[in-house]
Amino acid sequence: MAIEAASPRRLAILNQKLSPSLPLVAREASVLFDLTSASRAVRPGQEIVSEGKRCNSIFLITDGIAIRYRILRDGQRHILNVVLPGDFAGAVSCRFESALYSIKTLTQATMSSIPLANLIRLFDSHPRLAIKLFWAFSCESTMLAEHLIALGRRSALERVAHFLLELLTRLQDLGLADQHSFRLPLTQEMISDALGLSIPYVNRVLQQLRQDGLVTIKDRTVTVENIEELSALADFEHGYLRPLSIHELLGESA
Amino acid sequence: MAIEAASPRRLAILNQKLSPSLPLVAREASVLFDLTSASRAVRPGQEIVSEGKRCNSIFLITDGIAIRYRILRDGQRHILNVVLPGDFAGAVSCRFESALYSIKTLTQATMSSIPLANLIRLFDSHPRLAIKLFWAFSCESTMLAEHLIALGRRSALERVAHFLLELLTRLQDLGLADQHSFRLPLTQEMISDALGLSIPYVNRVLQQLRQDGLVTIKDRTVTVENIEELSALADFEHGYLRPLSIHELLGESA
DNA sequence: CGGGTCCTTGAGGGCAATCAACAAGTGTGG
DNA sequence: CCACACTTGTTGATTGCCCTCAAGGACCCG
Repeated sequence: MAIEAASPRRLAILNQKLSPSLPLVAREASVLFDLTSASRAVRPGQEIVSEGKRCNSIFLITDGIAIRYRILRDGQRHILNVVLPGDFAGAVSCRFESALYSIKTLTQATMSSIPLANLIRLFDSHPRLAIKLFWAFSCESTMLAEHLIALGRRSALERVAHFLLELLTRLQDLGLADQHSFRLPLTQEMISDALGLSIPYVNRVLQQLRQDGLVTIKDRTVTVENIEELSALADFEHGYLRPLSIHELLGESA
Repeated sequence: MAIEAASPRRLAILNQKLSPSLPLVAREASVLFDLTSASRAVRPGQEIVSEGKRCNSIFLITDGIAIRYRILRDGQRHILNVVLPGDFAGAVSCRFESALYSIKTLTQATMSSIPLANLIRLFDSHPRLAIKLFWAFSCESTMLAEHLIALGRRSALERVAHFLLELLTRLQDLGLADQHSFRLPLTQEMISDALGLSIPYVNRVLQQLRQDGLVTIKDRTVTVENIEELSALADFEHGYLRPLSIHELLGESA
């Protein structure tokens, strides 16, 4: 299968992801695609990276949704984050003897793998592009930190509200959600595994959010009826999802 | 104050930090130091980065301990991580309009600031060094992820055990702890703020760990009496703190 | 000695887990 | 077409982990 060097679809996703901070030059995008082996389609529910196995590549997801998680010794699952189109998955896993976490698709997905060696070579050949990737990774770190604060210091109600608002905002930034709603195969079990809650309690929290006219989930579609009020409830600020562009960053010193 | 380009102390710390994955060539180290403004001493309890304020530099801590945290609207504090010598602090904060988190020293500390513009320039001038920094940052991301799992799915007892073991291991890797103990101004309030627990409960958990002959904290010194048993209790694997070296990573493909 | 920080202890309560069913929807094969 | 298994959602009763509130003790330092 030939590499579709810079198909409109894939370029669009990448730019939507990176552009808030750093618009890709067209040539850079094609360089990035040259790094990848051919993209492949993946069925829903398939494991891309498996905890405990060696992993030599990172994966660029251009379409579809995945989760990154760990199964604990007692069988419990903890979901670290939701992987959306434009995200690089497995960057951390490939640094270790064996992958620390597993990654699994939730939907039909398209992804290309970037061998680690190619990624490293990129730093030599295209340093400006490397900066952009560097920044994209650090954004994931911020989301983990916010997630951490939610689990450490917020109630179940606040956590669920925060989680849904973060998903809504991220999907909106990708052009994959409209003003108030998004469509995802989001089970209550997933929410509970991401937020450290039990399934029955997530169910009750969602009922309360529905009763209060804040959120409804129906047919795999999450609708945030009242973003203002829900954000206030969750203490949600979308700032952490919107880093400055490189020009703004250097504006004062360059 | 002149820049002490590559004093033995600072070079040693940096190498100890980066070397597990990527030993610094001597010239690279001096390049890194050239990026920094003069190092300065900081008193205990001083805020290096303040949430809500603009931040144009990242900080390399060469001596001393700090914490990165957020104060929530209700006054609660959540500690995201403990910053040890060799860590780069504030890398995430400087990407945003205003810093998302605060960083404060716990002890007397020495740190140099690296203006963001210099860091970015580094990608052009010394790509190999940029890779090493990139890797160092991704390691922090892993620690956040493990922290997240602990808060999401583990009991108070397991969390405290895990937290102390992580600190012990990190300090050992820096040569700042001996086989079973380390010295830190670690209050029970800090532990509670890092793990999402209340102070009284942390107190009770520590008592139980002491009664079980696993951990004692006395005079700011934490002693892990039985590492094996404590690790089993916490389900602690130090693997996530020990990434592969670049040679091991490329061994199969280069 | 007074004030501050930190540690400790007790009583009581609430948030969320656990356990156990059952309902509802979905896909499969007989 | 229906029986069946399976997943997902829902509800109730009970339990418990951990919080909150409150007070007191230990220690350090000005």
